[in-house]
Amino acid sequence: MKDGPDFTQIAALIGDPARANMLTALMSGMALTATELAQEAGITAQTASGHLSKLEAGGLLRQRKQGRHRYFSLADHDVGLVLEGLMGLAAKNGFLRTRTGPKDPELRQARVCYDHLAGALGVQMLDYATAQGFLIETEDALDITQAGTDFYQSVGIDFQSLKKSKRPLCKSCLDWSMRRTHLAGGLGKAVLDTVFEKGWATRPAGTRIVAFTKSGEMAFLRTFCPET
Amino acid sequence: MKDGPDFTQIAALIGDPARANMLTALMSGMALTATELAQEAGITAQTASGHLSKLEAGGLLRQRKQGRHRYFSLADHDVGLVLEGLMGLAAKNGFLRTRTGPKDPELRQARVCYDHLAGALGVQMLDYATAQGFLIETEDALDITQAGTDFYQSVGIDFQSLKKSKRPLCKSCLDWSMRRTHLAGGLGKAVLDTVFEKGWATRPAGTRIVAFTKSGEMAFLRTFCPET
DNA sequence: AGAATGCTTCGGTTAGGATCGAAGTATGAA
DNA sequence: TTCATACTTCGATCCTAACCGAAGCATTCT
Repeated sequence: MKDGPDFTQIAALIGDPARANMLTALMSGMALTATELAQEAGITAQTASGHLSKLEAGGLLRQRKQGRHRYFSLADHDVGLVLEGLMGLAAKNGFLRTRTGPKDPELRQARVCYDHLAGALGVQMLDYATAQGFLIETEDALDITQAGTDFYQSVGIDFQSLKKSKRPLCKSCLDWSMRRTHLAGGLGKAVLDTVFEKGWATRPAGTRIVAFTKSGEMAFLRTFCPET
Repeated sequence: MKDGPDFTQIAALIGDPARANMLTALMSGMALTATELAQEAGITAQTASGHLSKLEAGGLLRQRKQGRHRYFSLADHDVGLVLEGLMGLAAKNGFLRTRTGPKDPELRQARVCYDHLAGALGVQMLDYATAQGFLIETEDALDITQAGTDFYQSVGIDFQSLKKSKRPLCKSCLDWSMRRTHLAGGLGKAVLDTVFEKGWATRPAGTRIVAFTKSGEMAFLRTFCPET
């Protein structure tokens, strides 16, 4: 390993296109598997494996084994902040910033994040749940209380099948556009499934938008954030 | 040029040891010549020249021609902030942070920055001067007013010889430890010269400390910040 | 003017590391 | 068990970019 100021090595990690693509993908806050990240970066799994080891050794990523998958996510919020800072510098110097297309507002409002609901509605739901004491957010975990279990069961979530899966029930997921967390994990997926089953929203092909109908959004809020 | 997220290129610029050494040297806020930066990075002038072009093209550095010298400094405060962020990440992950020796407090109080006074006393002096309307700080320049000229002449600064030099009379210099600016340029040098001539301070060999005596510090403040 | 200094451009060398193919381990599914 | 999937390790290739020597401008000093 070359010597030099310590932060150089961090910057060098970010400075490789393949690794930067991975980090960008993870900025959404969702945990991704090694294979997914490889696709995201346009490289083979072997190469990705090497990159991911380096990123983890450099303290930029956290890894969680889950069955035969390895889920990666940004190590902490500070990593995201530094990446944002770099993006800010890049934006200043004539590099085109991520252009805000016309569908951006919809993406901000509600979108699919892996398999759960992100965007303003997702954040609002988690805010409500923590305020009510249904969920408790700690440093790097999200736990459900008895009251929470009762509540979600009462609105039709099937905890029996959720518990069979080895997937964590609750996980918090950092929402980049809002810099806030929303609900992920098995419960997060179950909620999004409900949204589609009830016909509250549709999913336009080719996008990550969750297009709520007017009445669907009302029903969603009445169900998952009743006292708001 | 490789493609990839725009910020990748910025990170790659920082991720080279030689360039990182240059940036580290510039974190002190002082403008350095290409040759000085080459020495700082331990490379030849030719190589340094190439690096500096890239850093400037990437928007990380600003360049100012001055006679046959080329002075480089960080492009703006945001660059410094991003570098600090990277250093913070590095520090978290077991990399040793810049050790704070016992002489650190003295360095913070008053030190030589190239040829002028930096540290708390330097910052305080510029604060006073701008508050009194002696100096006017703009985006990337520092101008002296008539009142300022009168004031500094009244305390014994010789403007005749200063004007003969082609060196800019006033320059603001970013102070890293304080994230504030202090006075550089010909006037800044003249002030520091005065400090040593009057015997207000000595300069311990091998360090950048400006060691004021108790009475010297009083005299300095009485002279350059009389109403504080 | 000539000499010296500061910096840049050009050309050729070299080393680091990103990449992939092939083969090896681990976990889950049938 | 056998097969499939997810990921890692090993080995070899190849390409980028850092680097320096030499030579060429530009500025300043004498």
